[in-house]
Parts: sequence; structure tokens; C-alpha cells
Amino acid sequence: MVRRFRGEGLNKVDSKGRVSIPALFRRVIEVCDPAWTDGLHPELIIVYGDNRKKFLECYTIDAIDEVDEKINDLPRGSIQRKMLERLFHGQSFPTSVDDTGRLVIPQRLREKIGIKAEAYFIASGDTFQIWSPETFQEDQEKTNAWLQSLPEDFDPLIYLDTSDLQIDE
Amino acid sequence: MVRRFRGEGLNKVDSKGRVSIPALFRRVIEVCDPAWTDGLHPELIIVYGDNRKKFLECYTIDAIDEVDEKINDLPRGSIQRKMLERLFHGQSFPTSVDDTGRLVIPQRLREKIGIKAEAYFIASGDTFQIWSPETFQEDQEKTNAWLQSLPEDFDPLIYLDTSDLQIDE
DNA sequence: TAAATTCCCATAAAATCCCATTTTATTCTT
DNA sequence: AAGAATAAAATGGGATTTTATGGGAATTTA
Repeated sequence: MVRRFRGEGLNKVDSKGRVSIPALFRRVIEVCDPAWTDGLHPELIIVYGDNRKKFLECYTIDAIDEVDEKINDLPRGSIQRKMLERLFHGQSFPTSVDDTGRLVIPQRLREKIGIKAEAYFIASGDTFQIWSPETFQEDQEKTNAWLQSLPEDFDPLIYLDTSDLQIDE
Repeated sequence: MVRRFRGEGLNKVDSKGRVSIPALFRRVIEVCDPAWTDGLHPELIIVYGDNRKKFLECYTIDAIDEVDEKINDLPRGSIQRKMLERLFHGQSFPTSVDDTGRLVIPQRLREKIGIKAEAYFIASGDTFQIWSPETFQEDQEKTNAWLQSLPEDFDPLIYLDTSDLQIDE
């Protein structure tokens, strides 16, 4: 059974790039690392290669293993496989949670998404995202604007009825 | 269980052809060399014979053993076997990581892929690749262009859902 | 014996570890 | 229900270790 992330958080980033991971997220990271046991540092993978995304996407070991398996099923030599290998094997950063529940975000990655003194964490199913608070704010405003455009009594839950869902193409 | 490479890195190449292997890669090289033990120089194999590829492909001992076994299963005298033997037995270069975590890339191989002052490393499953930074950049731009051509919110992960995958040809 | 390769040592920067303090949340007690 | 006691989470700073890199001496090779 797959534990999923839930919630959000805003924590300080120090001069060394260290930042506390919200405690609830840590519980999920631990459970989803098959090698983890009390006392050890649970591992996770930060994926950062998709330039269209303005956040870091953090995968648990279980989650990344699942991705790896699927990549393995793709035909060798296909452009899709090459792209996904670049993204998930190359443009990713394996790391772990330290004693004090923190993560170190390397300088390069902090710069990439514009993180300075604070980092915003938000759950996203079996991964979680790390944003610069400002960038997230902007993105959130877009979402709000879109919500506003909907009728007063519109219920977003209607999207859960996927029978006639259209995938953008 | 096979440890896999993950991540990327850009390091300097000195006048002797020495270049540091990213530390995380070294850990994998060590673990995947059955003969390695703390203090020894872990071995690896550089495969360079496929002229269509503009990079060096580096195999751990475990990974190359796996390839060798498969070659061994091919019928003697078959063109496939001959080709793979050329590539993996002939056009490859066994070497090892030195005390200081570096690899020496022979002049001939540096020239072959256009490496001058810097070498770019990128993980690719159970092997890693060494590129000239410029060459990689060009290649990456092609990938980026392709990504850009996709809809704004397109998620590459959709390719992991292989049910309706079409292979470009 | 000249050129290339290997071995050995040195150092600055970056990453990691260790410990201490503050802050926040939770439980207990009256 | 308020306040005290406790536990957990977040944060700060210094010491230590690892990494990346440079250079020279010794050794091998062609």
C-alpha cells in the first residue's frame, strides 16, 4: 500500500542550503524507503530537469522505483526512453534526510527555482514539490483566477468523474 | 540487487587527461565491482566503438559481465555476435578509479568525443556517459526543442503509460 | 631517453556531522 | 480551562570530513 503526501509547509533555508522537511512528509519518506529503519537517514530523489516546471519534484524511493521500472519497459532507442532517462536518471539528485530532519538543496538547484531564505513545500500525491514562496504565490493566483471564472456553484469534484475527461493534445 | 547511476556533473580535465568522477558515481562503481574492497581502486570499462555515439559509455564490472554473458549466448559465427564482440571486447578500455577519485581518459578517447578542458557526466541507468559539454548541450537543445513543441501542460510521464505507445520511426 | 603514465602529496571549497538553542505542539495536572 | 510539564520540530553554528583539483617526483613504455 502506498503512503501519500498531504499538506503544505513553509520553512527557512539557511546559508548552507539546509531546510527542514515538514514532519508529516518525513513520515512518508521513511515508510516509502525499503531500506529505511529507525535511526537511518531515509533517502529520496529530487527531479529537476523539466525546464517548464518552476519547482523541484521530490520522489520517494518507492515512487522512483516505479518510474524506473516503467522506463525499463520502453523500447531501447526510442526518443521517449531517451528523454525520460535524461530526466529521471540524469537530471535528478539522490539525497537523504539528515539527523535533524533536514534536506540540503544544492546551490544550483536553489538558483534554478529562485529559492532564497525560505522554501515552500506542497504535497502532490506520491511526490511533493518545493517552490520559492513567491513563485508559488504567482502560480496560486493563476489558479484562483481560473476558479473565479467558474460558476458560483461549480464543484471541482466533478472532475473526478472521468468518464468523459479529455486529455489535452 | 543492482545499484544504478543517478545524477550529472561537470568536472575539469587537466593536461594529463585526469578528471574527477562525480562522487555519487564512484559509490556505484565500487559496489558494482565484485573484487573491490575499501582501499582498492574499483574498476570499470569504457566502451567507445559505436561511432554514431558522441560520448563514452562507462560500464561497471557487474554491468559488463551481464553483457558478456548475453554475448556468450549468441551463436558462434553469427554476424550479431561478431559485431558485439568487436564493440564490447575490442573497442573498450578497462581502467580504474585512482586514489583521488579520478579517471584518466587517454588522449585518443578525449579527441574522439571532443573533450578539451571539461567533461560532462550523466547517469544512464546501469551505465554513465561522458560527453564534451558543448556536444551534450547541442544534443540537449534538440530534446528541449522537442519538449517545447509539446502542449504547455504536457507531462512526459504520460509516456510511462505504455498502453498506447507509438514508436517514432 | 623522451614521452607518457602512475604515484604521492598538498589545498581550497563544499558537504556532512555533531551539538545546542529556540520554537511549536501535545499532554498532564489541578 | 488554565497553566505547567513534556515532547517534537525547526533552526543555528562550529568542527570535521569529503571532494575536486593542482603540481611534482618516480616509474614505465615505446
